[in-house]
Amino acid sequence: MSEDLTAPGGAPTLDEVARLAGVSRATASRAINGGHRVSPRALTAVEEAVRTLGYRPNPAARSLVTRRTDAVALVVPEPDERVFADPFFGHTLRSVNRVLDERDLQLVLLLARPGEEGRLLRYLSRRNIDGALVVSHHRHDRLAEHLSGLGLPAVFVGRPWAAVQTLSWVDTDNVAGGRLAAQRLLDGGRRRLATIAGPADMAAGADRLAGWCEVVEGAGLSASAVRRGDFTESGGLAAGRALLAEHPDLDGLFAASDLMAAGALRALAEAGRSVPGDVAVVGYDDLEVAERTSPTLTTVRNPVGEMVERATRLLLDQLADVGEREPEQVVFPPALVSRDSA
Amino acid sequence: MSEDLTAPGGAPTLDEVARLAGVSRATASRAINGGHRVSPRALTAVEEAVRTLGYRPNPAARSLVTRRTDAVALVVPEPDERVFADPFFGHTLRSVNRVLDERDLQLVLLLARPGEEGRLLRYLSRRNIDGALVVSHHRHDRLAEHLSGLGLPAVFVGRPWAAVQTLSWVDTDNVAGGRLAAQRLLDGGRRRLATIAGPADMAAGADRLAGWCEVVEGAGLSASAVRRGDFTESGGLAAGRALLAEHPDLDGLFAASDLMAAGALRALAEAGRSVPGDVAVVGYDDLEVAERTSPTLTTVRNPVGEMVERATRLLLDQLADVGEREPEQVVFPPALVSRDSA
DNA sequence: TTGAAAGCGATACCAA
DNA sequence: TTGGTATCGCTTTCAA
Repeated sequence: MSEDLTAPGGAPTLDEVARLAGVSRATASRAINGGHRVSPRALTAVEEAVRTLGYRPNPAARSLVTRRTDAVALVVPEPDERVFADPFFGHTLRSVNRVLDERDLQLVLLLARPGEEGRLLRYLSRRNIDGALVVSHHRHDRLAEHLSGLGLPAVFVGRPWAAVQTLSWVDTDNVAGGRLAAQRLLDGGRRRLATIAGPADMAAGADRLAGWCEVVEGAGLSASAVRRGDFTESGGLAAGRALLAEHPDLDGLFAASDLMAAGALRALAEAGRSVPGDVAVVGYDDLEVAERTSPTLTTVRNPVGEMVERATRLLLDQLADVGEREPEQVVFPPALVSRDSA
Repeated sequence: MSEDLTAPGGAPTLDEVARLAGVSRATASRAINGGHRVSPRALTAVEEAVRTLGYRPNPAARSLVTRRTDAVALVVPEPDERVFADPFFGHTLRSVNRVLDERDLQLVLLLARPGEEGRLLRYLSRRNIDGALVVSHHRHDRLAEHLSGLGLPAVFVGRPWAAVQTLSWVDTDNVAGGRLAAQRLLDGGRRRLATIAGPADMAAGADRLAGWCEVVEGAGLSASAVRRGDFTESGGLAAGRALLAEHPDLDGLFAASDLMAAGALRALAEAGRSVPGDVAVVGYDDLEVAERTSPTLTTVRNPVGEMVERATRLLLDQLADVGEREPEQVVFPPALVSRDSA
């Protein structure tokens, strides 16, 4: 009776590969993981066996001994409509995925409903993943503190509020971006300025506003015309209406996201204001929407794709030499993109 | 010397829990997994030990023996801008997540670039996940065939092209939806009808068009004014322009998605047509965008949230009694939502 | 370069 | 109800 090399039921195991290749399990394992310290002869035999059997290592078994999972989490602390409707999120997803694909890592999506961070942290601490990428971080979610406490490799996209030195993060210089927007309006001769700022509990919201105020006040003008938006179009619409009601004479408007700027454009249109004739408008992000508004948006470019890709690579670096690595912070410069609205 | 109950380095293991609780590993395991066949006394002791140690089972070890991973994949065969920009996707993500959260399952996002389905299938076949949810399925991606071959529990959102009987899926009756749209325009007295259809290689695109043609031709009118769009706003804009050029006298337009309808509205505005005065417009989906266009969109409701939630529960049912379950197909009825555009 | 053997941390069978 | 033990499939010393 000839030995049956294929398991009756399940997927082929390393053992079967080894038997078919005529080597030991240890050698087969080495051959599969890089092929170091394996004779060419054995290597080919194993590769051949892997191919004919259609062998794939069992990830659980591997992970049990290596203590790696080859999975990375994308943590989104606030999974409401806003996040998914925002093109920012789509870009993020694509960029993360592009990098992970290169190394055959899997992307686990972790959405934490507000107030349920505990669940998220428990999950993270179980070490079900090798590392985490955090986006859309809010001031009070304590994620930064907890992650740095956990010792789990993590990279933030967008500067975290706390533990700024001990964490790795990637961001753009949002303060400089706010300055650029203000300067553009000033250069265009606008003097009655207003802004639709982002959420106060997000670094991007606070920083863009800070840069804006700095330049506006530096020019001897008032920076008191401020409304908060939530980065959505409808938020921008509402804020735009409110600002127009309070400051009917405004001639320059900065919205801290293109989506909000699009909403503001609608508010201006409703009110019969021409853009950029009556009011010049500057947005932020430079995502597709900026080219689709009418008029098209002059905006501050936020290099989302590059940022996220860089953040992901930073995370992979940390995973590669775990523990050894100092936290890194990378700041991308913003740039003004001129179109028709200002 | 007292015995050290906590491991020096890593996370606590079941062994330590058992020792602390004064029971065997087997009993501790039972206590943790449902607590059946465990005395109340032992149960409390184990629970107590788990708490003080902060014990979390090692998922890899567990998965090695149970042969479950407690993870399900969301498979998106086409991860380009379109998918992420589409609010449909955001709804899907949220709905899936809501259901998975209930059972502590994790969501693994699998994006297959066109032409790289092989990689995806290899991954799926490695059984790194317990089941798959497939959205945005295209005619030629062979996903349906392969999945049903793999024997991996899977549920499609949107009718698959092949293996319709042997797979589980959830869909709306898109043919009926197309009929509803056509009927609405006819009822409004429109006679020169055109449609912006969805991609021909997606079931939703084909079915909505089929229903449309059925009613339009049934009324003795021509259904030859058709342009294909890719479900995006810019696609709708282009298609709208083309249709207006070819059929300057059209008075009724059906777009197979709200996003395309929004694009078409822009094309109509450009051309100086009033809506619904000159041209009545009906969209499809009834996502937020339908309420944000001007005029607001009369549209066919596509219950994405319910569909996806149902699909996810179907998948969980399959996972619960694996193998035993017959494939199920669920079809939700569409409904016309009246607003201002038609 | 190779292979024997010792785990990794859980679950599940079976006898007690 | 309990605990001993085999087992899951792989990686990784350690000798040879």
